[in-house]
Amino acid sequence: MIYQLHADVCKALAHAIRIEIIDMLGESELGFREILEKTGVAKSSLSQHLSVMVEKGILTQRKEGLNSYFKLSTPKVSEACQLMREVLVDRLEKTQDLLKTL
Amino acid sequence: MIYQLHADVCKALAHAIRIEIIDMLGESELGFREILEKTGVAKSSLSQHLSVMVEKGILTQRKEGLNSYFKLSTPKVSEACQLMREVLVDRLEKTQDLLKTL
DNA sequence: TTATATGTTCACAAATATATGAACTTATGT
DNA sequence: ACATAAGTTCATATATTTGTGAACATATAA
Repeated sequence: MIYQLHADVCKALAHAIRIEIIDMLGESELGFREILEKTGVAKSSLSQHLSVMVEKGILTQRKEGLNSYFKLSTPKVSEACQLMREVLVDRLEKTQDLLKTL
Repeated sequence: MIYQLHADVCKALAHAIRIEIIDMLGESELGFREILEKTGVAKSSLSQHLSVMVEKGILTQRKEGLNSYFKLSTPKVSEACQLMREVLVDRLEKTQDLLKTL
């Protein structure tokens, strides 16, 4: 079912660490080691997060010798993330405004 | 932390029924009853799904007498969903292409 | 060959999210 | 006041996701 597949893509974004990774990838490709250091999570945990995103088509993976490199599969991923961030900011601003009226 | 809040917005989209609801809302506002009939889920379940989306700023809710009406809080929600759908379609097309080469 | 470094996979415990039905609140009609 | 209809909330059973460390596979170096 299309809604389930669509939701699965959303799920692949729905974790703080994965959002952080998408943010740090931006335009560039990064190696596993570099992402590992920047995020500070356990390597097995990172490997699992990355593999979820690869499976769902968020990232593409390239292996070179012992090393793995990751990048966004398309700039649409960044764009979608940016829009969701704006939805968040709009909401935070609204509650901020509400507080001011008190 | 911003990544957690951002992820929470994504989580609010990360369910097949909620994607379906966002799709059916589009431009228009719909009543609880109408969404209930179109989705066919249990009313308590629907109420909970809707409230998650309202809490995270995806939807806005308007109450009128006994009835509740919902709409997207901003067109950005649709746009983000559309982008994620495109990420999905791109991936499906790629596996499709891969199959053709066999 | 042996050792080492890099990621991945696995098993499993803990944390979260989801579905369900009953109870509840509130507005409206009689 | 009483009954009814519309949603919401609650408790809880189930399912899914996540984090952890150990085991594993593989490429490179000594």
